[in-house]
Amino acid sequence: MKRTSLKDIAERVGVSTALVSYVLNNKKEGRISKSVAARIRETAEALNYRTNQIAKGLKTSKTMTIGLVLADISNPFSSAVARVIEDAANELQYTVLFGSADENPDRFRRLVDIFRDRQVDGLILLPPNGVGEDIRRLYAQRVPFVQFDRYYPASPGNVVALDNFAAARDATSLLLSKGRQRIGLIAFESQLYHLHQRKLGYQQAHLQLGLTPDPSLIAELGVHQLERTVPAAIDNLISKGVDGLFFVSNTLSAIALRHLNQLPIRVPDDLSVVSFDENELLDLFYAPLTYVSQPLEAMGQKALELLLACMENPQQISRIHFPATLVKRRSA
Amino acid sequence: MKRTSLKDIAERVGVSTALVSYVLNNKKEGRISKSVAARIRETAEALNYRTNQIAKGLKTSKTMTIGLVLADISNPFSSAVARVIEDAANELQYTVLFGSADENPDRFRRLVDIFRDRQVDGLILLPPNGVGEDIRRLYAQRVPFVQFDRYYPASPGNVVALDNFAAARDATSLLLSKGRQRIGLIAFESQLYHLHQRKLGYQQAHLQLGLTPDPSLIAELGVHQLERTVPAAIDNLISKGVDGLFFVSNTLSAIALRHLNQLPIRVPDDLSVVSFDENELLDLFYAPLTYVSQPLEAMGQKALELLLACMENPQQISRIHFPATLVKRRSA
DNA sequence: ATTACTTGTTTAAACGATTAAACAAATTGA
DNA sequence: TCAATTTGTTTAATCGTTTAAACAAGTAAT
Repeated sequence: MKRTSLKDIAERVGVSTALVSYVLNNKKEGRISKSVAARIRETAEALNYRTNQIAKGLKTSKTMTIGLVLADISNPFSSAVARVIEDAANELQYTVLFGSADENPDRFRRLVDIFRDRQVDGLILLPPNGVGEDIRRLYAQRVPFVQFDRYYPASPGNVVALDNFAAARDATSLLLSKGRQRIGLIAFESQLYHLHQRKLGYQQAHLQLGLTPDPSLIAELGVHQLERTVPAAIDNLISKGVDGLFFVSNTLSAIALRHLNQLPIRVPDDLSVVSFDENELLDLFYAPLTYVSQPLEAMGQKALELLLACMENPQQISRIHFPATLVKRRSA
Repeated sequence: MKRTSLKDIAERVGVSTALVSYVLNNKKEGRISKSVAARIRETAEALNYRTNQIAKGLKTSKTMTIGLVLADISNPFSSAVARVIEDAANELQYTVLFGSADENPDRFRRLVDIFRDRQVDGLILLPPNGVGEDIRRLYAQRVPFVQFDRYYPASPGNVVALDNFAAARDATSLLLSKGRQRIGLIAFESQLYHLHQRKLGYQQAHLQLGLTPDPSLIAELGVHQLERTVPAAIDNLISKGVDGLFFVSNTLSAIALRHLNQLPIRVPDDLSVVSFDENELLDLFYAPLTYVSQPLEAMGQKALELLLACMENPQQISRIHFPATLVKRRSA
């Protein structure tokens, strides 16, 4: 069954499509006769008219669609992001196209292209490693976009992210304040700026107490085979006598908890633990984990806000950093 | 910067847009002169041409987009579904529009309308309670769609789902085969067919051993305030002397595990436990949970396959039920 | 040499909307 | 009464593609 178009309504009522369009969009407010307007609205209702957004988009070059490129949808953090972005977008009558780059630069580029081919009005990006040049190009081409959670500081463009440095510093400080002396850091060898900031925060926490962080207590893992490398790193750090551990992501802590669960070592008595980001898992661990929490809803709304501003005026860009909250529970 | 259009290329090369379109779509294979075709391709490349899918979609009424309405994106099961659908769709050059109905029929209807306004080529739906009539209407209107995971058996249309009856029956049978006599069922009071099937499967497992399931061991909870009602239901069942528990969803078991974790009762010695669907949580519990696993990738691919078939020919519909796998671990 | 294909390309309508500009009729003002 | 204005509506171009049909020029066949 073909959908009804403006033309169908126009024919039925005996007017031009222009008039129908004006009525249905509440344009030319004062000038249209009440009676015709009413008849148009009635038949639109009767024929169950809904505007064809594709046609409208072609004419107006506004598709009311935004593209969301997630880093890796299998990470629960991604679905949390998806949810807040979708909510914020719907609020503003936008629909979200989405895809997951799976931390792969080629997939990232492909998704961005696909979304642009579909004329999205803007993009929200969680870019993987190695796409700094692409971000720069997007900016040069005046494509409205916002980097979310992670970003390339050397490339221009809007950013909504956590203050990762402060968050990591505070998390580490908490461990230090509990009298922990040798704090292991489980991090990624990734070049991503936000992850780097977390390492720096960890170091800063030591420095500001006049301590020198021991580099041998920092494990930097590749993204692959974490199931194997995380437990190994933990064992190694424990053999070096750590009394605290800080995980820079929920992926790491999820695997870590499974391992710690089987170890004779006791949390928090023998070992204090702090993690980044939420995860149901953290609750179930025998010592509910202390973690760094991100104000995601606020961040999502802000991202949409910046995106809309940037659609209006591509020059105007900002970088917003939100403060994290340290949720203190039993593990530290 | 305006994107380059067919017209730009046509002007540059000095031919009509029609010819450019033919070349770029590899139509009229034999008839176009090699040299012109080459020049067109070169300039397309040089000008970085990418086809405007909105315009193409308007003309061809194929947008190469499918709409995915999730039940509730905050459930990890939803993100797993999102992932497999996105993968299957990308494989076939489709892009996925998505939204979460949050188990709310109005939101569901709104999302379906929005997607249809955007002329999606088809829909994949995880419908909430109370939209059977809407499903029926979609079918009557020849909108291509596939119900995924959950469905309305009384409404016509494609279905890709688990064989929930058999899965629940087998899970319960496992508990019975371990000598458990009083098996509690933690379920939803939902009218959703797939959840109902799980209850029936639980009963069937008893019946086929000549046992009569005790109705007082079945807890049917409302979807809200599970954080409160699940622990209460567990306490109640334990007071009734259950020695086995079957949770019909991962949401239930996640909350349950947190509670069981604090109880003096030991799993599996005092209580055997089986859950539906995967969840990292299930691994971390001191007795890794035995659970019902769905072949999601295969299901996602099948869903896309049915959807495409149904776009070709809206009459042709099928209902496919996949068998579950019971992953046996320590909890039962 | 005329007809009949082939080959290579263009014309023009269409998809379903939007919107500036034109138009006709009714109303107002002087 | 006639010009000026207001009111209500239509015309027609446009967005960027696709595609059937028309066309012109060249080649082959009779």
